[in-house]
Amino acid sequence: MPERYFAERLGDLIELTPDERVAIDQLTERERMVRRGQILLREHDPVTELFVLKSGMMMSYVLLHDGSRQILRFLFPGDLLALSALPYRQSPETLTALTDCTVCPFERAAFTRVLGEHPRLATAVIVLNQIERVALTDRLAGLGRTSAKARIAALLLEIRDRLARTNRAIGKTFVLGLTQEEIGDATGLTSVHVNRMLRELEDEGLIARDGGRVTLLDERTLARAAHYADRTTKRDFGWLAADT
Amino acid sequence: MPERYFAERLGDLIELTPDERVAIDQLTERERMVRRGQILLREHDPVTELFVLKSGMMMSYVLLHDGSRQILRFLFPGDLLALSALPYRQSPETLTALTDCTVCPFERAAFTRVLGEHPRLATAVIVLNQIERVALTDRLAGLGRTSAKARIAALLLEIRDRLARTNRAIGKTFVLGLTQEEIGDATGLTSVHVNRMLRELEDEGLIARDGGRVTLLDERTLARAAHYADRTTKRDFGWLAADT
DNA sequence: CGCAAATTTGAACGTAGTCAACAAGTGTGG
DNA sequence: CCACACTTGTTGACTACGTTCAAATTTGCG
Repeated sequence: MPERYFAERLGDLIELTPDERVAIDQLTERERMVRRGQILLREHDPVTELFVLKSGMMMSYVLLHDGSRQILRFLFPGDLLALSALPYRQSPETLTALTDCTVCPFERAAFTRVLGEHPRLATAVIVLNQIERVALTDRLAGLGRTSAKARIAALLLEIRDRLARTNRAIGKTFVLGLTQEEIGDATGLTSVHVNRMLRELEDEGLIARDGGRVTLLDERTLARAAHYADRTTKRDFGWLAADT
Repeated sequence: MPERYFAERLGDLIELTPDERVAIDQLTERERMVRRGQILLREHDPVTELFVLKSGMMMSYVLLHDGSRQILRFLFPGDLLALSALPYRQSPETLTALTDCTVCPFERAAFTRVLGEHPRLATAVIVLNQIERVALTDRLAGLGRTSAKARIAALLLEIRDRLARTNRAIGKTFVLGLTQEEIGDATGLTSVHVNRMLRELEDEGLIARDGGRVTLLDERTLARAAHYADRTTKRDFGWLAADT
């Protein structure tokens, strides 16, 4: 029951009024299952629906002309899906389920109507967008300026941190839920090289692996290797709430 | 006078009412010069002010621990600056002027107040965020999955297109206004390799260079080499306005 | 004009990619 | 319940794209 989805995410930013709470609940009242491996939305498909991810893990990616894939983002409960479809006729990216998922679909017009009626929610969505934007620029800097090993270390830390946000049981050990090819498509590497780097991280005693389970043995060193910039502890929404 | 700044950018999305127009004008009534090379906002500095870029060209970048730099974005008239500072105590990125610039500074609380009073503007800002987000993910895919030459071709096309949006005089020839080191910091390459790739593009007859001026001789081939995904022609805001 | 910054080129090096073969899982149908 | 097919993971040998280091040349500016 403590799946932290959209309302809870917004609730991190501002204290929701009962009215706002109701509006969000109505918006997200419908539910839909998406099976592992299933595509929720395909690149270039027309979109008029948005979603909130309620449970499970998804990813978004684009395909380049030569068939190679770049994974843009991993998605976790509470994330808004397909927002980037707002300004475009066609989706710029594909959304796929990495595990069985539940999503809450709603019309984009319903979304903008709720934002129009509840301006504080609109501001909160803008703030959430910015958090996501910074996550994207951190990855951009990683791809542009760090080594293969650093990118993989960063990915391990990022996934663990995001899993831990919805599942307090997760500590140093977790199930990645990604193939090495997917890790490569996220980090701009080949699966072969991902394999070598994972092995090196293991040989150096920074991680342990067992099937799909990963254990972070030395987070300090791992974070340094990843050039990991911790953003979560430097957030500040107090000034937003004070605005009420 | 036809500097297309913030109000005009929003005006692309929705027909602004006189009220909305006044609110934006009041928000951006102050002006400030930023000289070429000057830093408007430094990474880790506390921020309470946002800006609209009114004239000139700026860039945002982050520095990694080893001193290397990743340029995240080039900024043109009408762009909102320092928005990413909304959720954080400290700026996650540095803003620098590439040419002499004018910016309109305002308090972030004033910004959220205007959005609260004019919900349609808030929605428009969300839509602008998404356009920027897609631009970022396109660059992410470029860094992760394309060759050095492709990234440079993409950068040339992108800068030209953005310059052309505020300056109708710009066609195939334009002043890049970037050093080769800056091109490298934007594309994740070294300045040495940037130089070689520019030379190759020139030898292949795709571009011509003369001092800081670049001419695109074969845009078709260049766009193909860049894996360039044209987003501008596929935008669709009609449904937004219809909502009024 | 003179100096510092930016560009250009060459040679050697190294990180990551490619190709290939094999092993280990994983799921499916007979 | 096992056999077979298919996906995923692992390792080695070779290749290549982009980096590093260095030095010469050009450009721009005070």
